[in-house]
Amino acid sequence: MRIDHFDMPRHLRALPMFSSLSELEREHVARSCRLRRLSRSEMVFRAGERCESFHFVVSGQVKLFVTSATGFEKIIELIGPGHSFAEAMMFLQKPYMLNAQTLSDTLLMTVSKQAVFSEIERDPRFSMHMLSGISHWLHRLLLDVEGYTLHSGMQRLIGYLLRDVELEHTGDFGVVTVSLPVSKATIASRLSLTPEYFSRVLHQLEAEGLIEIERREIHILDVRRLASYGSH
Amino acid sequence: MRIDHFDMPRHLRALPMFSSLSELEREHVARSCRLRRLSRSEMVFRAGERCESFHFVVSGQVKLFVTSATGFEKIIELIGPGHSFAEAMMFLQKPYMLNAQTLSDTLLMTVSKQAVFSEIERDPRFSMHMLSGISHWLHRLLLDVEGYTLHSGMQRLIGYLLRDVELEHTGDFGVVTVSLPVSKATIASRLSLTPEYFSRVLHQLEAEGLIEIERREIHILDVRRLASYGSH
DNA sequence: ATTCGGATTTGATCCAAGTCAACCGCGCTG
DNA sequence: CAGCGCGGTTGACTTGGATCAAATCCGAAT
Repeated sequence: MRIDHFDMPRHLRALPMFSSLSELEREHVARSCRLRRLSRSEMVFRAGERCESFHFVVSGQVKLFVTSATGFEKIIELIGPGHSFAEAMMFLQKPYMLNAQTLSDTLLMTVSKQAVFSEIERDPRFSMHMLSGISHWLHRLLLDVEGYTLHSGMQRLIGYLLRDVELEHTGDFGVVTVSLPVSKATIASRLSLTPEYFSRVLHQLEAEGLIEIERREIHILDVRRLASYGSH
Repeated sequence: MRIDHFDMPRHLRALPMFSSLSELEREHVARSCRLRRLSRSEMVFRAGERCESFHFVVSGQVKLFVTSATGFEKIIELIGPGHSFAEAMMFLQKPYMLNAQTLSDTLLMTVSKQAVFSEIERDPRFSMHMLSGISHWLHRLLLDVEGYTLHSGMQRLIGYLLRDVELEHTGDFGVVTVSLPVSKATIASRLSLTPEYFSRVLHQLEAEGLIEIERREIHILDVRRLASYGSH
């Protein structure tokens, strides 16, 4: 446990948000942080609870999701190692409006609202990082809205497969492999598709010779052709 | 023109973002502001352009929208008097990813990125207001994603009609009137419905005796019943 | 008033995606 | 090694909402 505490400043440095701070300042912030070991399927927070901190995934996976009145669950975002979430919630004077739950055993760092606010008070560069971080969230959400309203299910799936693939790599003919970090049903919810439809669309791409499906590894056989396939 | 410049600090005070500043500070910020008179259908900015400022509607209406490859237009948000937009764009080191266009003659105040950044440098309270403002945008966008994925077109329309209606007012049996600030087709796009389907759904509500349609005035005959109608 | 053009409504038809239900395949465990 | 049980696939059918095509309506300009 002591060694965990010792490691916190190092983990903090991995976040752009805290990157501009000095070692000493990070040591200070680290004192307001808590490291949590969560096992699979534990709730990090629930909609309706008061927000007193934001979080940062050291290892593992967390899903952010909302539920409808009828119990249907929609995943807003999947958070993997090195990424933080719920920063914006600290600045809304409202309770959480979504749920966060681990998808696997997860090491989570929790930074208190208190520490963030006092860092804002003291360091404009920190404010800028925070503004930039939240703006990136806004950007992602805007892309999602665009996807849901302008693109078909097929296009959203292709977009997901290609999200990390640099178009530069298209030159070489090497097969790019994407490994899904979570179950297909989970990805489907993230993309707002039913698991059934997700499966159908994925296999349609395989039938077209664009990808190969091997458990959770998706081999993209022709990046360029896949990218253009969505636009008819 | 001179009188316009004189009024700028007064307009600035109307924004929560600048409310904590002193008169003198507002005078200073006002010097980095520009007042623009735009006529109907003028572009404020286009996707792809560099972002050098954010904007604030004094009077008129502005639509934020994205367009698909096939030219289809989806309205992300409608901005009315007293509201600002594109704050978050200043903190992304990316060009605009959406378009802004006036829907009527509009008086627009433009605040330079420069002024915002130097105010952040000097005043943590300003940073907090900025963070809060952007977080509210995030919140709104999250509600939209929720709407698009969890609610039907009917539910989204009802949600729109009731967005400003306090549930408290439900006690009295007075008719609440909502006046649409723009054309029905525009609202339809905002809600991600076709104009045709929007019309059908609206008239279905009228047939159920829940509302009355009179041009752009929608009279809500029974707020409570309308609110519950969406949930079957 | 009369005409024009945009905004809205209505009708008929189509389709992407959801629903319901059965089935498969595999890793795990008793 | 039989039997779960979960994740994934497949088939058959349904449906919310889109599309295409005509009417209307209605304010503004002649």
